[in-house]
Amino acid sequence: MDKKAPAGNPSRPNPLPGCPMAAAFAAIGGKWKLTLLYWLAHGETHFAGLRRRAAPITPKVLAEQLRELEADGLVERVETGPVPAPVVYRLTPYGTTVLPVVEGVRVWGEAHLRRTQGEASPAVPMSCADMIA
Amino acid sequence: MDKKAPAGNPSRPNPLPGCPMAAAFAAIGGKWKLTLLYWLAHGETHFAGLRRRAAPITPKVLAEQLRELEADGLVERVETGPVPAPVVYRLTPYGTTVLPVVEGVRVWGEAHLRRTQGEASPAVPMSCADMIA
DNA sequence: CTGTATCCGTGCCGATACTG
DNA sequence: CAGTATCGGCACGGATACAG
Repeated sequence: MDKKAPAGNPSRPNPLPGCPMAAAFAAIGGKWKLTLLYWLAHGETHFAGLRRRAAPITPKVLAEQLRELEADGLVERVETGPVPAPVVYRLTPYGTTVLPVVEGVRVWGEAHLRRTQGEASPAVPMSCADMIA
Repeated sequence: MDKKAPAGNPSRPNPLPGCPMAAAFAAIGGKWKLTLLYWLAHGETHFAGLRRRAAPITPKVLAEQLRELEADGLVERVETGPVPAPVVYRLTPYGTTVLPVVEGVRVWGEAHLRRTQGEASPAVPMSCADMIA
């Protein structure tokens, strides 16, 4: 029974074995993963915290994505309390290595946003803000 | 405004309006888009060239992704000949702005590959190689 | 050579409800 | 609070064949 998978049990299989792009995509290509990593870069949070930040994500999908990120060694799940179990999610040291990528995507996305929508975008309309650790 | 930037006809709608991540993902989040941009960074190619490079992509999907990249102003389609129509695809100036992101993803993907598979990956097994312009 | 048409499988994601 | 269960849908991506 697979309990934890430190970098030997990738959540998603690489469709193109040996291709760096595909490998990266398998790890951080989920719809919400970059956003989750982005918010986790701000500091550890718990489940509900991520739920609030990460827009209209549903608990099921959030749990899935978190478990995949965990399986890829990017995110660490820490149980801080015994009973009410305020679990805390945080980036692993390895997880911090993706932050430049996350930031790169975010910055480019911002520029792209301004390009496509011009000035039509207010500041932080939904949930994603700017800044990064 | 912009001389030839479509930039008003995004191929994929942004599911989270105003979110840079989502915007970026809508533009370059396609399964093959990063790979295509990567190869296009090596120089202009034609349809068949991309087909060969981009692994087992099917013509339909290739055409789709290319049209989306074109709609987002990242890729330019140039017809070089009249009849046999050797069309050439190339990055637009704006398209080159994503190259850092592409490279970042690729580099991280390589590291991730080595992390997950150790030394089990031969050199360029399928189609993706290394290097970039 | 450069695509398009048609059909289809399934992976990804979502809503709601329920449990420790 | 932190998740899991179940169900479903739809879009994304794919295969094959055909056309300009």
